[in-house]
Amino acid sequence: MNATPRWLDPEQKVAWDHFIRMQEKLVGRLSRRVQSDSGLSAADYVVLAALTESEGGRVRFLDLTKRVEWEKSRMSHQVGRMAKRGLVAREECPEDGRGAFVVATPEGYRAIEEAAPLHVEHVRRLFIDALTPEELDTLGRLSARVLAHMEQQPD
Amino acid sequence: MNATPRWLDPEQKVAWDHFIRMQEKLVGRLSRRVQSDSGLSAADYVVLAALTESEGGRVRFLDLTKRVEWEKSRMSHQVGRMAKRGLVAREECPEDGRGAFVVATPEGYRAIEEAAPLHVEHVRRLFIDALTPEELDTLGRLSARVLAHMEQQPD
DNA sequence: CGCGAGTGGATGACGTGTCAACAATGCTTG
DNA sequence: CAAGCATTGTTGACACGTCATCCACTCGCG
Repeated sequence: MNATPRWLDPEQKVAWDHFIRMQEKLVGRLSRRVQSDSGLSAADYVVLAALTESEGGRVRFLDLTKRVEWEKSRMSHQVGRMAKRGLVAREECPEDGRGAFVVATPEGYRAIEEAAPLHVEHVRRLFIDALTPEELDTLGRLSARVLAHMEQQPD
Repeated sequence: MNATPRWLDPEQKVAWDHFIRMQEKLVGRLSRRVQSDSGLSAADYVVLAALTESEGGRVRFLDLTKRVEWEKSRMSHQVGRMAKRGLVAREECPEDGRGAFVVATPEGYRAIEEAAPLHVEHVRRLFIDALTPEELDTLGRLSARVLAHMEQQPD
């Protein structure tokens, strides 16, 4: 169909494998942890964190999706489920008839205030503590580089 | 409930944020890409890759789960879905009445042989090309370090 | 031999993510 | 003011992952 593919050379493949496996295991463990510690899913945690970091725990729906870089449909489903459990509520927006606010309820605040310290502990234990401060800094900087690269790449 | 939490200091938080956002965006883009390029999900891809790298495209079920580090239930569901689409087949195991083999069908081979070069291209384009070879090597090495650290950590 | 423990794997329920389509409102222009 | 077009958000269908549970089979031991 097209030119012969350029496979990764061995060093590249090793680096890619390590990165992918690390990332998967880390994220997997963290989300199972936050779930069993607090009953919040990783998604719940992200949404509540974004809400409670904002004035009044109240954010316009689309702003929320941008803040966490989610698609609106994903957010809509998530907010729906969280509303059903009483963690957040939807409110109408006076100045735009289509619009909506999402608000963290007292339940929501309670839940994330309980979950956050545990979450930080696990991040520390599984990730931060694995590296020296310089290594951590390096990893952060390389991540930022990849991020920037992706942003100016189609797709 | 317990001692005051030790939050991440600013450098740590920045590094963590960059890493998490990068990883999420990268994995998200890659899996949407492989999906739209080839009709295979990321999960399909992983399973087919593991199968077709093995003698005869045939692997014992539990071996397969170990090779890709998945839980058996996840694999069972995945194999079920893939079997329904004709990408793999289940075969009984003569020497263990409980056992099962998973086999890549010709369809399965066709699918991954079509998908693989495109997948590699995207990995290259989004990730490898963002870094110099030394940086890539560093990132790989740091990932391996975190991985090793997690493995000797509870949970 | 028979019985209980462990192993290999499947299943159902449920929360999650994506895609495509839709509804409702706002905006802009003739 | 009316006709479109863009924006804001929801919905339904479906694939995916996890947890708990279950079943069939094997193996070891009395």
